[in-house]
Amino acid sequence: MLSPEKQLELIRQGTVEIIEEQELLKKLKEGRPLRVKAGFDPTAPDLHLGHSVLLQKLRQFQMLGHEVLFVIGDFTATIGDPTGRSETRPPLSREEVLQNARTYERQVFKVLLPERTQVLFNGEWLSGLGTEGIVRLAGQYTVARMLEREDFSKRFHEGVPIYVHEFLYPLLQGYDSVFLRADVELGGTDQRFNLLVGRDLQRSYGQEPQVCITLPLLVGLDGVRKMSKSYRNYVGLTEEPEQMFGKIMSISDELMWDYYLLLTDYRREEVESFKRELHPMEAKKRLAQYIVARYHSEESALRAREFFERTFSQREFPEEAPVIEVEKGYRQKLYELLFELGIEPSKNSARRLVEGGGLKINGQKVEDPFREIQVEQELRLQVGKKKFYRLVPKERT
RNA sequence: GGAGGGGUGGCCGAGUGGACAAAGGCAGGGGACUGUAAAUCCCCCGGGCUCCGCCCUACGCAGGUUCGAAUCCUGCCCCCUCCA
Repeated sequence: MLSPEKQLELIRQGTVEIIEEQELLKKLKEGRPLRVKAGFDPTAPDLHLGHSVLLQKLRQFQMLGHEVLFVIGDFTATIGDPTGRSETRPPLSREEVLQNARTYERQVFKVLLPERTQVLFNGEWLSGLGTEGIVRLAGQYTVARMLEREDFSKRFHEGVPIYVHEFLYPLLQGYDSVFLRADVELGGTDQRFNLLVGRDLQRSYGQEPQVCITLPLLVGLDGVRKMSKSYRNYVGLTEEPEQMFGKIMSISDELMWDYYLLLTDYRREEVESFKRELHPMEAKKRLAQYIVARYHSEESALRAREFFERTFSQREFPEEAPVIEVEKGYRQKLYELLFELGIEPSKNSARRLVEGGGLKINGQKVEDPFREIQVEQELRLQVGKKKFYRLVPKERT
């Protein structure tokens, strides 16, 4: 095990804030595996690179010999964290939560070490709390302190309603820390308040307060908003290598450096040198390859890169394009064909696509949607910039 | 309990009797440019019809008034604000 000072140095990298660093050092000096907690809402079943920032930090703790408590907020999800989003989320059903949780587990272990991870559902202890328990819990915190939370105070002053149950969310999440006797809790910067409530509650329950560590939020592919499924600006951890690679290549050069810092283990100085010495495109390819390798394998990362270079840099038709079999001699107007084969969602959109010049057949742009096409031999379709299909005729039997 | 404001396309948001499949913005798709970058520019963006035109479905829900309604009336549902 590394020395506590050395560990602290590593942990500090890439964090926004550690509350309190001295306490963390003290805990590290005890020389035991620390209980590091992080909570996940089981609302969105797909984990993406945004979540991975947190997962990586957790993994780092594991590598340093500590234990991760991965808390799935099945109970708290039924309340819905009021953070940020102004809308109240619809409560999830029991089955949805469990199913999401299962997909979580699958994805999480692409990063975390299973032998040092406990996956826990907070419904296990929270649902047994009872009215009495909740009242007692609520008695540990004051309204004034709740209003310290930016989101609450803002709404309070603007006259936007705050529902009483919203106060319960931070309390219950904080109670998780009490119940689990967490030493450290990690979360995005948007979780700061909730983490701190956990810290305070532990104190009122006579425990040593947890250290709270906040991590930066990853900006999504659009370069503006935080990465989130609902903004459709995310890269899912389970996406195909080629797709992952392509998505990362589409981010802006500027954003690329943030990704380097948040998603790779390169150190700041190394990233700075890439910035100076590498062509931005090369740097981006390296980043994409690195990330794909992490969630798939070195080989598939390399293949994804080669695919990208062939298809987009040299504009070759990818051999591995999906094959669509049609009966030999199949004859149809172009826009009908695109619709019938499920390539476009409606005939109108197929027509627009072709009229807009978005279709190539065997490398040739075809702009007349009414043109009839007969499939006698393989046709190679390029739809838009990124979609490729091979139409393969099948002999009638 | 009282007073008032509102529900419009994936989202935000105009529109208060015909010119409305509904301004504008965002998101999305396509094209040009390129490093499939980003930025920028152009086009498209409910569905269907060979489509410079026509048809269907749409402005919370259900009816009604009108030649004609997102717009007016009635009822219902939902949301919000303020006062008490």
